[in-house]
Amino acid sequence: MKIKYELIKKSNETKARTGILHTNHGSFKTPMFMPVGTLANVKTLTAEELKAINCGVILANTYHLWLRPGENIVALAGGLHKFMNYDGPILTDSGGFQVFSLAKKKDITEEGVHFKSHIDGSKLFLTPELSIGIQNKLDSDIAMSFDECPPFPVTREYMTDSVDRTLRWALRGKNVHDNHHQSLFGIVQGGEYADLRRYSALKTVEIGFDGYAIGGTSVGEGKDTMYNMIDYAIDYLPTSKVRYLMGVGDPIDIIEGVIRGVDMFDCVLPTRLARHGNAFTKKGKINIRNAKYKDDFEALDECDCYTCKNYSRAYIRHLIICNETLGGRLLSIHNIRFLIKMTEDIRDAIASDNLLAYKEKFIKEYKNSIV
RNA sequence: GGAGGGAUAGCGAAGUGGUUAAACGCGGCAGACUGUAAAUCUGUUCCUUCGGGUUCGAUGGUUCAAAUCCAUCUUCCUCCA
Repeated sequence: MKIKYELIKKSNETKARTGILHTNHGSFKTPMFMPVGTLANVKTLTAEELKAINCGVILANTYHLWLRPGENIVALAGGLHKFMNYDGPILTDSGGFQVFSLAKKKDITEEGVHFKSHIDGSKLFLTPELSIGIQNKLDSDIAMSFDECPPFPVTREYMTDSVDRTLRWALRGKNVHDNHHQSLFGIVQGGEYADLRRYSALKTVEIGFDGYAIGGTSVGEGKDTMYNMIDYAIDYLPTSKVRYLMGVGDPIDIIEGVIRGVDMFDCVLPTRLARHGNAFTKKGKINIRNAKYKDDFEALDECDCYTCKNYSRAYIRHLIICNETLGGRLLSIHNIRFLIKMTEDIRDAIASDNLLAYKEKFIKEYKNSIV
């Protein structure tokens, strides 16, 4: 069975909407935030802990799992869900972003991308067919098209070629996609160019996918530019399909994305910040390493997560300062829960047509407070 | 009692006449992080009214110039009695 997006309610004050995405591994409400679990694990967390956080779907990575342990091992295990002991929905990213982020020397051709392994420097060649083939074997619920994620900024000429190439790659991927219970998403590119975003959206929809992503975001373009990137494309995506903004996870960006009509987000931010000693709180992001938390025995935030119910700032600070793994774990649990809870509140706000008021209140508290 | 080796910024440790307010590491204090080559990276860490001031166990000396050379003292470590 392919996924099915069920639209529940459209906001009457913004482009936001609530919905439910039905998958073979359960349904989840949207808007939703997806924690990133690149190597078939959300760093430091177990499947049980992710469940307890109430996260609806997680993301894993094609490129990384291709290299280690290899898609055949995952297939032998019975697919990604069994391999990693996670029975909820899983989305796999195509590896397009890895070509952008870790290959300093890459050769992008019509056929695919030549680049070097980040592990041993060996020569690799990734194509749309290969990426989709790997994802078929990984057996995630949602596969992503293999796209080119250009850096920012890039000339209009380059972006024009890139958008067309990504479209051809999307079609090639769709043509070889062979997993009847895995869905496939197309990715809209086009950088900061309004007409190219529109074109990319229209053409991607023309090919036809089970859901649509907006990519090429969060590559250093700045917030306003990123919001524009959404605006330029979103109206050309069908309301009957789910929309996913790739790589975005700053709390305020999530609200701005939802207001613009986005249903799904993913980001390494909550887990990476956690391992680096930072916590999201309603009153802004805090760095738990700061000396002022030395004897602060309060919870991180007013929050229902395991961490906040059981541990103090002073204790977590101590763990982080001492480089104890538990510190990063506890902060990861909290940070993910913070974003998941945020999407729960956002859904409620959409349901009661209070999203703009929610946004105003959230931003006011988040930005203007000194914790 | 004798012989030898040390004493450098919060700690460890380079430096052995000028380019040294003094490498580097740790610790401390802050910052960054947006489809994870990130439990990583960056800045800062004697005082300052930012002009400068005071440092390398202590005191005295040699020199234009000393953490660096000399003398004495204090103190620590190792070995021999």
